Amino acid sequence: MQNLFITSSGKLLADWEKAFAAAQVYAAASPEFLKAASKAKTVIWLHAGNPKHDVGGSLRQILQAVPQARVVVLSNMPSQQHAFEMMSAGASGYCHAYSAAAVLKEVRSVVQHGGLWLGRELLQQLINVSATLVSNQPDQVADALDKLTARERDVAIEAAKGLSNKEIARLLNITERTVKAHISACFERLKVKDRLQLALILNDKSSRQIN
Amino acid sequence: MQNLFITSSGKLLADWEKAFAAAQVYAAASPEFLKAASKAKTVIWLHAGNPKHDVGGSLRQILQAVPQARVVVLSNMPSQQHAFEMMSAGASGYCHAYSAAAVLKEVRSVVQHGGLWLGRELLQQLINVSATLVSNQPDQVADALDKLTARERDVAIEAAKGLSNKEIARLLNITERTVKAHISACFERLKVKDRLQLALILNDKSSRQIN
DNA sequence: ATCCCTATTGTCCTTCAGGACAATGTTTTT
DNA sequence: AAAAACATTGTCCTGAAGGACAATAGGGAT
Repeated sequence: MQNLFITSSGKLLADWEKAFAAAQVYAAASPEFLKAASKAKTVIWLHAGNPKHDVGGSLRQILQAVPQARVVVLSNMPSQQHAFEMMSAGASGYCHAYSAAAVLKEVRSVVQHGGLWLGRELLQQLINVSATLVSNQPDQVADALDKLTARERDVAIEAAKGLSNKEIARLLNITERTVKAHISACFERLKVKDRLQLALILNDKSSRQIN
Repeated sequence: MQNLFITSSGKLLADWEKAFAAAQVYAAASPEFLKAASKAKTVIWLHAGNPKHDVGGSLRQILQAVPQARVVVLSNMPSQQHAFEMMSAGASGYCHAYSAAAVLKEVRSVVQHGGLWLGRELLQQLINVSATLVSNQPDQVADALDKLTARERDVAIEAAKGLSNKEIARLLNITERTVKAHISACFERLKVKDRLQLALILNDKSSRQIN
């Protein structure tokens, strides 16, 4: 059971070293590295630090040489799109390069047992976005609105346009407190956490993903 | 550090007991259970065995009483949609009720440290679905992003996904104050009044108008 | 060398969002 | 008739958003 790091600097970050004191470091996926990588129960940590570095290329090279390799991509600037590119390409994990040692140990534990790892925030984003996508309803907006009472619908539509609670109260001739009550009810019914997500759903934008 | 199970049968499955020998079992989210659940570092295992059982209701009840509770849903018949419902509703984990003891220990380890857990197959499905969502940005979005500096773009994209300033600060390794500065700059450049309108633009939803 | 832009950060402040707990009255459903 | 759902509203509270005023430092353009 060993940990191999690939980072262009050839040096381990403090938390990497703290997590895996006996880890080996390589500057590239050299033949020497690939030989070491082919040993059983090896976790490979692939540093995506330099934006010009073709991490995807390195990942493919590693997986071609060692198909069952467990590769965790460590990104200096994690993004949802990059995470999916890496995971789709066969990485077993994706997390922040500056993750604490305890987190890295957790990641190692999960992936060496065959699991997949995404950081909490990326996973939460994925869950938030996908929760509305899994439904097979053709018209998501209509379906969402159907879940609301008439008054909730009125309030939700105005909120989705960007109006404040005060503005909606004036428009609908009710108090701000009533607006808040309906808004909160909409959050519960549509399973969204705030008015921004509500707005995205009702403007039919949650189906398109930002990278 | 304790493990509490809620299962209508009142009995632990073999692997549950094997994983957590000292676990306590409850047939429902009784006041007695809620008192035990409020202790620090408790992991709650909520069995979704009986299809008629309102697991979502139990989950909400638990989280209402103990907001920081770590709840893992154990489903006899896991499904993608149910997984997202549960995770969106605030569960920290979702896995098969018949998972091996070693897996359950892994789950416990991840969630008690604040992480989220989805089983490998569900996660893989999620990754597969989401990877297809990555697409070329519509022109309007590209135009808007072109008006921003690189850092503003980074911040704007995360804000448009619904992240809070604090979350963006953690993600990009900058302070919340810096995030606010970039956000405000984005508002000025794109001539929007708040992050909701920013989100609509960057999710390409402002082109479709609610009437 | 100087200026401008960008990035980052601090302190302080007001307003708003969202939620908790509570309540009354009307309409619809059982 | 009774129960449930819906609509409305109040008081109180915390946390977040957004902005004002201020500052330093690095890099690129002039």
